[in-house]
Amino acid sequence: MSAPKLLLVEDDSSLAELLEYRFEKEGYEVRITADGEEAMVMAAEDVPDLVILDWMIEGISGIEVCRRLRREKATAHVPIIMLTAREAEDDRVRGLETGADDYLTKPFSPRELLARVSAVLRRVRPALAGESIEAGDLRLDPVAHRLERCGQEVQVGPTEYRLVKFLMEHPRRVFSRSQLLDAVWGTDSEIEERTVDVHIRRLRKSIALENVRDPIRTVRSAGYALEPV
Amino acid sequence: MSAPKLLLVEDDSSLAELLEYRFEKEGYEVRITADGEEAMVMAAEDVPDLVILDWMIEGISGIEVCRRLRREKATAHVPIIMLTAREAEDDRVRGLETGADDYLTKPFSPRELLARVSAVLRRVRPALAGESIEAGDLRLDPVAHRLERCGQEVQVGPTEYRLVKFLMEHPRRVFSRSQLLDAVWGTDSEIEERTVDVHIRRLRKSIALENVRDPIRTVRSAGYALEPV
DNA sequence: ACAATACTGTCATGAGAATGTCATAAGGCT
DNA sequence: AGCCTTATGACATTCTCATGACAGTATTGT
Repeated sequence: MSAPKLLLVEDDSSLAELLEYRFEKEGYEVRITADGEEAMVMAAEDVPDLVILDWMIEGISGIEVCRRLRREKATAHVPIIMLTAREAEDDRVRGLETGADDYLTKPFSPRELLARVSAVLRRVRPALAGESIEAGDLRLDPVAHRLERCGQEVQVGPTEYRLVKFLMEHPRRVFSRSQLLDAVWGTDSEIEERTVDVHIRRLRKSIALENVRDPIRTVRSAGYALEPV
Repeated sequence: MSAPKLLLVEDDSSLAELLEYRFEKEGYEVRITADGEEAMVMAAEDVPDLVILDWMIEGISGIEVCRRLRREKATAHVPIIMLTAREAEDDRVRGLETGADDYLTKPFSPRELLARVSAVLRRVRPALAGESIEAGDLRLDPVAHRLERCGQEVQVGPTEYRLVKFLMEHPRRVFSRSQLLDAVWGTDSEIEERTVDVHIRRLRKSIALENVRDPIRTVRSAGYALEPV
């Protein structure tokens, strides 16, 4: 199971290094920047699984980064944990209202941050924490690399596996073909958008059962979504 | 739009009443109990959208309630926010590790709790947290790409979808056909203005229901507007 | 190392849905 | 009434998606 990707936006370099060390030890993949603008670029290039964002950073402010991340379609749903030196409740509330998912006041212990990161990830992407995910009558066990439909194991190819995993992690949401290419094939893939159709079909075929309706919804001129029953 | 259902487990009755008042004012549906066992029963009877759980309550402890909620299939994925008087980091970490989604230390302001509740719900049930657009008995969920009338899903084509979305984003305002062409078809479209009429008709037909009046108002020699009921 | 097998990406084709336009009917307004 | 605007049904065209085939590439097992 691929390591959860964190993006740490923090301009206190000693803190950043400490956190990098701790998180990498826990099996996370960490990228660091001290600059807000650069953070946006990095997030766009390779969408992280979670962003840890210092309120006070160089360039654009943390809260502005938060807002912009929310505005971009690709990063709109990436969870964000804000860090701040301020105690003021107003700031906390404002951070949450801007779209942060959680909030930690400095000084904090790395252990608490780790716990919060893992709590947020568990909620948002259970598969990253090794938990199996369910969507309707589908169940995916990331550790065993197995997919079940109605309790029965189903064989799918590697690409179909990644595809169904991604869709199951975001049930009901419609993804365009290019979003799916980014998420499943990687940001720099130069693959025909139509190829997505083919893999969707292969996936449908693999998980098809008699008298059970197809859980994959085609949204004309928009993309595909997984609809748990 | 169904109100998000909260279950508040808190044995300080004055705090409970205060929170009930604030949450109901915000449009939540709140149920309250001071007892852990009873909380389990209430949660099983009618699964809430979110649980606010005091660490120190009568009967079984908060953390035990948390664990049991996680164990029951029906409530395993209901987000939980824990409240506690303790400052100790150990407790915070333990709470998160037990499966709480968030954690607040007393004393806290109701406003911050509101913000956190809404942050958690936003992630879990986007349609509940204002990510969907509502206009009268119409509701549009842009993430799932769905349109509902009176709670019932309605099928519309891509153009009608964009059209109704635009109208719902600006309720009551009258738009000329050329404004609608710009907004829905794009600035450089070279399409007959009369075509708008046809799509308005198709939209009306799609969202029509027995005994419910048409929410689209024709403004003679001016254009169309959406009139929420 | 080699062969058998599985997987991938692309394309051509056909079915079906959505779109834009028009002709005509219906409805308002002066 | 007479003029003007909108509603409606039909229709040809254009788009979009589903599907099967295929050649090239990985992967697997021996």
